Amino acid sequence: MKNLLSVLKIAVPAQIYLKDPETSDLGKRIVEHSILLIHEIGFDNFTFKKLGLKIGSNESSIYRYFESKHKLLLYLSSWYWAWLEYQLVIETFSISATKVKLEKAIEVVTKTIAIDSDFSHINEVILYKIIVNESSKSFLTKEVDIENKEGYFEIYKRLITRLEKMILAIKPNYLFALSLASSILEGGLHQNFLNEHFPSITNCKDGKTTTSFFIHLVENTLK
Amino acid sequence: MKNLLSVLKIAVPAQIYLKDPETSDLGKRIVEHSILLIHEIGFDNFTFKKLGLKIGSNESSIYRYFESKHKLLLYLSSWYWAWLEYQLVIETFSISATKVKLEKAIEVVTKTIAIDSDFSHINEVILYKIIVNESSKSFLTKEVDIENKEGYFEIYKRLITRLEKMILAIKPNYLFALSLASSILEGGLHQNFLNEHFPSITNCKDGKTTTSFFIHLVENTLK
DNA sequence: CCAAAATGATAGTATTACTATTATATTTGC
DNA sequence: GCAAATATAATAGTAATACTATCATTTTGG
Repeated sequence: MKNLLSVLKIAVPAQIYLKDPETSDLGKRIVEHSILLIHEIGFDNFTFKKLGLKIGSNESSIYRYFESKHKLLLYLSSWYWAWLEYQLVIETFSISATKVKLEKAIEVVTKTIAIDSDFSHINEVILYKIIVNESSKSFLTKEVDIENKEGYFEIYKRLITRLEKMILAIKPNYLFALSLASSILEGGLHQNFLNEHFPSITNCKDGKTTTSFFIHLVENTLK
Repeated sequence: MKNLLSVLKIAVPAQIYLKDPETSDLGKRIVEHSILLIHEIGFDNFTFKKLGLKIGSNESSIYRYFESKHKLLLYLSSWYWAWLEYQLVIETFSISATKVKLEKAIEVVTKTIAIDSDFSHINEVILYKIIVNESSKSFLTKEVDIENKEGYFEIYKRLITRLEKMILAIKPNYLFALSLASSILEGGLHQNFLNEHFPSITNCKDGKTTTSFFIHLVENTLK
């Protein structure tokens, strides 16, 4: 996996950025340290000025890569979904038994990311925490419909349709495959959010994982 | 229901406001029109200055009721959860069959609110839209743990434990009753959000309701 | 090595999210 | 019915935000 990613590049929709941050040292530092800084102070308190200070660069230079901090969040989200899609494909590709395949898929998309694959400047463990705590803000805006039309959420939607296909492979006449898929993905994030901030309203803790909750849920639903 | 609510008052944790908006005409207008304005321009673009303009009052007067617009969102969210809890209790109270009871509960918490009960200045149809589109922002903050300790989310958590009890009444040894309850509540909002903004990744549309998706899901899970 | 591209420095703007102060209404308690 | 208390309004002010614009300097690729 590590080897393969060293020749592949995570592709984020080009409309999201002004200049591809992967094409320069500064760009990579922007992305790398934005993840650390957002994790540290939260997206709402994060500014390009503070980031510039942190990386010894200038606010105006960061604006050459991203139009706004909102676009940067869209970038980080898309990057994560693309990375996750890659994990999903790799890990399930060779599995032919539909049930085992879906189980593996659920595991990939609902588990807490705890190991940084270390193939790039991006720390996936910290990025995952941002996804859990902040990513909803990328679509909870008044501009969501315009941005959706412009293709900013393509990877996310593709991920869900991949899950959908695996669900339908098990039960072709199930009427809610898309809803189940989106529930697994967002619900997985949400249970991990609850585990961190509202442990009194989740059971996904103390050895009982979010993954096992969803595997049980889906298995029974598709029976 | 209408009759009962005319003698009852929806109780929101007092820490959320500086002065109870229910105790004055201005307070009620603040709440009433904040709902309309947030719906109109979105929470991110909403300011007390704009609200003041809309209700012919002054920014500084609004600050006497709410410390910040974030607190106002917490107020609106709590109000909604309290209202929903009331609906839940009323509608399920007299049902003794555990399965029917839970089915009714799922219906109450996942259905799209389309009728304003009209017992107060609060328009529940519009408020529901705000809950779907904005309420996550009330807990997706760096201050969530502090605010949770201060009791700002009590009603929300109580709602979930009510659902949990109904789940356990059907299957006492089910290990994920809290997670299932929180998934129904948040998942219900999310499916309705998708229906509005990302219809390509949900099946909860065209006559197939969010409620029927969750009833089927839960029934199979607890079988 | 020169031109073009990238980055940095500085300044400026409208808006936001408030706080503080003072003035004016309105209510109420005696 | 009037003074005192309370509520509301008006105005001003502040630090920070989320940018844009301009110009200077550095880096780099042919």
